[in-house]
This record gives sequence, structure tokens and C-alpha cells, in this order.
Amino acid sequence: MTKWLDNEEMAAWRGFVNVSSGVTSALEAELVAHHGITTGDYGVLARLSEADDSKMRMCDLAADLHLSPSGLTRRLDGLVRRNLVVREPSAEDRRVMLAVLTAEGRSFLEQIAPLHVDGVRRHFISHLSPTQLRNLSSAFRSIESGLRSIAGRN
Amino acid sequence: MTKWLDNEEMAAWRGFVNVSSGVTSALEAELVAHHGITTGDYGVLARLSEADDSKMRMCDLAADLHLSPSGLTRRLDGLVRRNLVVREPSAEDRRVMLAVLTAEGRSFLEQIAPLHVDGVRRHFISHLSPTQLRNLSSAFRSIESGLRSIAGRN
DNA sequence: GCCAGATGGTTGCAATCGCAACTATCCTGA
DNA sequence: TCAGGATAGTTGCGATTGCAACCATCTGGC
Repeated sequence: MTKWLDNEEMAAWRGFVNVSSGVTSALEAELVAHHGITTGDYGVLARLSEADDSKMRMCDLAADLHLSPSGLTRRLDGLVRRNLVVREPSAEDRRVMLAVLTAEGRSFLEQIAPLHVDGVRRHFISHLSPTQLRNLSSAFRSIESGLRSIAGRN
Repeated sequence: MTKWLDNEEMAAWRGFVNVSSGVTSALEAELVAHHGITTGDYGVLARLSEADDSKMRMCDLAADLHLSPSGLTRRLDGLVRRNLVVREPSAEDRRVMLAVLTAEGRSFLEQIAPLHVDGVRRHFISHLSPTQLRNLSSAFRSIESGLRSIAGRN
């Protein structure tokens, strides 16, 4: 019934698993060592910096970052303590809290983003030819749409 | 100095990040829902099943699974409680504890492995053409060797 | 033979995360 | 208008994990 994985498939899968954890933890370690920020915190700042007015609703932010509501609440607590983000009640919906990137948060992000991009390039992009890059993108798109169709969320 | 990512590179990187967490959590959810075991525990059983005599030193097991010593200690506690694994002092080195797959552990693994393989195929392999599969394997090998050369461990 | 340093494993502690429960607010239908 | 359900965010709790400290054991140099 269930076909086992052949050697090629197994190599791709094992490689994927190893690369996933390896690249992630390498970037994490560099970011923490050089700038004292986790990739989780970095992700919040980066996402906010791309949003209109540098602000987002908590729930949208949580969905984008694949984080649970409680997880985001506490992650934001840390960023607020460091004055990189502030909370702001929404004028339109009083249930909603907006996470807003501060000027300090933006300048901090602009300072560390090059290091992160450099890490992505060094650990990931630089190992791929332009053709492989295109192939990867399309393969990932296909996998992503498969994930979305099976499980509605997350 | 640092080149920013162009659209193609950004698409590949974002796809990689999303697929990493998406595929991992989809497999995790299926494994937990259907058989009440985490991918972490599954990894221990799978690795032990491939070892000589179904036993491995704790430190080797931890290195293979990218787990800290303390993490493995506690993970093993859980598996021991479920009689899937037993601890056995090494005769050669009295510092060493061997993790040994029990008969019950082996039969449990053989029962759930097909589901896991099926999940890998469904969420990952099935979206890739044979050519893409080969490309991926070689790209991953390159990335892995890059990781190893930069950071000696983990 | 013996001491210093390396290695293997466990435990205390703190950080992180998700789920469930809870409150507050919004929205829909009658 | 207003009741019931949906949605947003926070908090309590338990589970997982890594780091540092610790103890036991091994190994190499003398």
C-alpha cells in the first residue's frame, strides 16, 4: 500500500530535515551572538516594517508569523520592554491591539537586517544556481499550496 | 556591501521558511493525532532501529538528532516510561548509558512508520518531479557541507 | 600509580510555546 | 433592541528545551 522511500527520495527528505534545522539554528546563533536578538523577535520587527504605517493587528501578525496568540502576546512584551515596539489600541475596533514599530525599532532593524540577509545568502542562497533557485521556488509554491489545501490553517 | 535579496531569491527563501515549518508541523500533527507520538520521539525510535543491536550511546544519539544532552535525557525518560526504550549501562565505559529499543518499541515503530512515510510522500515528495528531487538533493548536500565547514557542530 | 583535563550523563533553572479558560467587544438575526 | 455566537487579546498551566553546574569515569603525561 504505502510505498517506502527510495534512495533518492530519502536523500532529499533527510537533506531537507537537516538543512531546515541547520540553517535556522545557524542564523539564530549569528543573530543572537552579534546583536542579541532572536529570529522570532527579528521576524516581528521585519514584518512590522513592511506594514502600512509600521503597525499591524495582533491577530494578523500572529497568523503571518505562524505564532499562537499567546505566543505573540509574550513575544511583544519583550519587544515593548526594549522600546522597539509599542502597543496601541485600535480606534476602529476596541478589541484590537495594534503592534507599532517605534523609530528606535526601525533603526535597530535597519542596522541588523544586512547581517541577516548576509547570513541567508551565505548559508542558503549562495549554494544554489539560478536554475536551482527557480526550481526551488516553484517546488515550494507547490508544497505550500498542498499544505494549505489539507490543513486550513498553520 | 551586502547585496539585498532579489525577488527570485526572496521567493525561494520565504518558501523555504514556510515549507520548513509547515511540513514539520503537519507531520507532527498527523503523528500525534493518529498515534500519540511526537516527531521527536519518533526520531529516537527510528534512529535506534537502524543501529547495531538497536542500541546507541546517549551522546551519539543526541548528536545525530541535533539534541542537547539534557534534552535527550528527558526525552528518553518518556520513552522508558512507555516501555519503548530501556537504559542499559555500557560494559566498556561506565560513564556511558546505552539507549536500547525494546521489542515493544520496535513493533510500535514498525506499526507507525508507514503513516510517517506516507505523510512525507504526501506533503513533500509528491510535489517534486524526479528532476527536482535530484536537484534538491544536491543543493541540500552543498548547503549541509557549508554548514559543517562554518560551525563545527550543530 | 596518580593527578589534571576531557568526556558522558543527569539535574536545577529559566525561557519559550501552545492549549484552555476568561474577559471584552463586535456582529448578525429576529 | 438585544441575545447568541464569533472574534481579539491576555493569563494560568503544563510541556519542552538549552545552559550551567555537578558528579562519575576515563585517558594521557609524568
